[in-house]
Amino acid sequence: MTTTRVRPGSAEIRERLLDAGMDLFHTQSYNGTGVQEITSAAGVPKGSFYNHFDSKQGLAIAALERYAAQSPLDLLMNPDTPPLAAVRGHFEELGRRFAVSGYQRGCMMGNFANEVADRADPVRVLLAGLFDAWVQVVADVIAQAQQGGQVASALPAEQLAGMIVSAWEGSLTRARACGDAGPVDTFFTVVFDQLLAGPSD
Amino acid sequence: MTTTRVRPGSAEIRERLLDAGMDLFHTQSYNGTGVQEITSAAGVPKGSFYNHFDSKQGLAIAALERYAAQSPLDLLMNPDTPPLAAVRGHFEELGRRFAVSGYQRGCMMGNFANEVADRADPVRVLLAGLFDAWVQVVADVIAQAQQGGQVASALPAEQLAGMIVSAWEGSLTRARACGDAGPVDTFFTVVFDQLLAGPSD
Amino acid sequence: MTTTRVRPGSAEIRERLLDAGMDLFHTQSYNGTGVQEITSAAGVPKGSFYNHFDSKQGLAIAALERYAAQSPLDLLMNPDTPPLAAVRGHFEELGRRFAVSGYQRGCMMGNFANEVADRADPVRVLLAGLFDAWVQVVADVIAQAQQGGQVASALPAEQLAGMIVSAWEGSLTRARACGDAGPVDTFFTVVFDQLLAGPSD
Amino acid sequence: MTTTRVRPGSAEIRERLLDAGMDLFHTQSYNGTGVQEITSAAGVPKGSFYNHFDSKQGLAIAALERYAAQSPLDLLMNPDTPPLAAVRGHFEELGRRFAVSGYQRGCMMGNFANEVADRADPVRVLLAGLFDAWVQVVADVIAQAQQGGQVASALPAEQLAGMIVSAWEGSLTRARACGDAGPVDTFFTVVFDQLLAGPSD
DNA sequence: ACCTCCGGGACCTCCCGTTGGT
DNA sequence: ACCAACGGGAGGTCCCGGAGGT
Repeated sequence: MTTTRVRPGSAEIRERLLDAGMDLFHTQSYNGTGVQEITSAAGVPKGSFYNHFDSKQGLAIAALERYAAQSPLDLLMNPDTPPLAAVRGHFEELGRRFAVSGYQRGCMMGNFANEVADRADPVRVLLAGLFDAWVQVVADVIAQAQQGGQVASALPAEQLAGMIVSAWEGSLTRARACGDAGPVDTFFTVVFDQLLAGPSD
Repeated sequence: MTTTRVRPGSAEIRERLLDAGMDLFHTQSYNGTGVQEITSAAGVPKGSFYNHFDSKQGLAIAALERYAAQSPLDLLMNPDTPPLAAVRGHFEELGRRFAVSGYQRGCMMGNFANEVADRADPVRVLLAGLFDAWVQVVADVIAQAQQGGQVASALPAEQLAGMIVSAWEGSLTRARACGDAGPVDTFFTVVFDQLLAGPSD
Repeated sequence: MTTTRVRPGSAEIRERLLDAGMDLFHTQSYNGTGVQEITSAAGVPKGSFYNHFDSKQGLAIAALERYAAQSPLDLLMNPDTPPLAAVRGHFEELGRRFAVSGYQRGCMMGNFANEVADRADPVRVLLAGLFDAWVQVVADVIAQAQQGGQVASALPAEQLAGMIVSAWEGSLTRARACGDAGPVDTFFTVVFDQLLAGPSD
Repeated sequence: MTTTRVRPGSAEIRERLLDAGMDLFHTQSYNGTGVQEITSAAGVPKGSFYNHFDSKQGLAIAALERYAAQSPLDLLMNPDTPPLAAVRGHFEELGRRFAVSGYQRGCMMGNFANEVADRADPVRVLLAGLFDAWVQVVADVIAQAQQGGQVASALPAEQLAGMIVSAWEGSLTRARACGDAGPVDTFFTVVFDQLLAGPSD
């Protein structure tokens, strides 16, 4: 039986570049990572980069889109999970992903947000949309929890969600700076023991 | 007789370089800013840079130290201000500083935290200390408020402070991405209406 | 039943490439124009280029041949036109073609002559022949005028023709540099009021 | 005694780059010559190029300026030479310079004029001025000859001068294409036996 | 015949840190 | 102390021609 493996080039090289780019942008930074570094991490000749992406920025956008697509939003929207458990599950899953690298990486979206100076940059536009969408999904689940009477706070769900997403971003930033899980642990404690605490707490 | 006017070089040039560096690292990013760009923004011959700083990283450390020194911690530690008002005043002053640029800048500490890959990097070490110190000061003031019975939450003050600082960082990141004050407004609402709400609320 | 419509590829694609190449080589330059630029101007997949031409140089040769073939030599050789009128008509028609672009283009032959360094280059060989042929045709018509007694000058027709063609090339070069028709106007005045002036002038 | 030779760098490297650039732009073309090629012809490290010129275009401008400055205009303006002899001397000197390379080079000004597409390009602006100035000087000398009664033609000196400069440009272009002196010889014959012929010819 | 993808090499430009004469 | 000049190396991008499956 012959293998069904496609021609080595084609989509596979693009994939390797995307993987390498995500890894490097994530660990280092956008401006701190060169195209050459990406191609050599991907084991791809440098000249091939532009067969697959328009530019380094094009790779950044693809990386960001994939990053967002890989976010465990399914845990958040699963109808079989109680709303608060869904929120906790979502962030715990995220937390696990960052823990494995010893908090050497921050959130890729946060990384990019802090590196792109030009307001009209396509990356910035994309980021704004990704953040909004994320907050919105979190807000929906929190609203369910509020309707179910599981959350004491009467603040609008959008605000609670916005605060939580911001705090998550900042926790990762701080965890990265100090190299330990402290800020992330604090995030969970404060969010679930106070912000989203139930009526009888 | 010697004139008392300082030699134009010496300390003044260093100062101009530091100002320019702070501005550019802040607005753009560390990796996205070149030494040349800094010297020419400072109106200083490019070759002079290394008379005043060991390296670009040396400037980064100096910029970060000054940034932290300029933080309105005095508003936080003023014994004449009630503790909750002090916390609010501190962050409102920070907020004003970012608002003037239309949220084109993030917190410089957050910027650096996301750009420095190497765990042993002196910048990273410095950052960890700066964040810890900040959280500690905020925690002290919150502890006072708790002792004064102005805060309902029984969570340790360190945790509340950590959450607040994280949330502040993340709010700026998100505000930068979307270009408006929304996330920062949310920060204030949630922090003061819920996290640090008084017993009768 | 087979459709009579030509396959979109084949000769038509070659034609589009040739058109685009002529336009770009003409307006920009040979070395300043990339194969990619040509294919994308032609609306043809980039990889298809080499199905139709051996190399960029191959296209250059084809473009030059077509350029020469499109020269209004018919105006020059028309037996129904008096010789001097034929010469004037020929250059006036050329002048019109350059005027429409505001003298943004030079003579393609001149362009190539100035860009090809290697003496043995096929393009150079082709150019020498094209220039010679052109001069020869002009010389023939001038010789007729001389035989008809319409030209006072006793200089050999080949020399007058060579001078005229040279002057034409140089006029276009200068018109391009200064962006107006001045040098071309001067060409007509001097050529027809002096070089090819009649006996009684 | 110690040599007065300056530090090897400084102006000397700039000079070597300028020489190499003039040679290569002249022989090949602007677009066909790379910065790398220039630095390696000059025996200068590649990274040093931008210490001496803002850009490749900056070198082009410097090269053009020097080229124009090296033109034997002194032969044209020498008050001790009869005007027609001065014109002849000027172009003969130019002719000698091109003959030594076997007409492998065209006039550098003509080269650039045919390669620069953008009308607002600083190179184009410079070229227009250089051509105008050259024509003007030639016209002045021809006017003197006309006043001295040495030229039969009553055409304005500016027109004769423009025609001559154009014809010179074109002659070099054609000489380059065919690799021999024919077009240049023709130039001299026609210009001095007819265009600038004396009254009794 | 077609054309997607390939890829070594070169494009122009700028990087950051250093050297060495003033 | 100053700073013009230095320079190896890399920045992101594009070059031209070819390989090879459809």
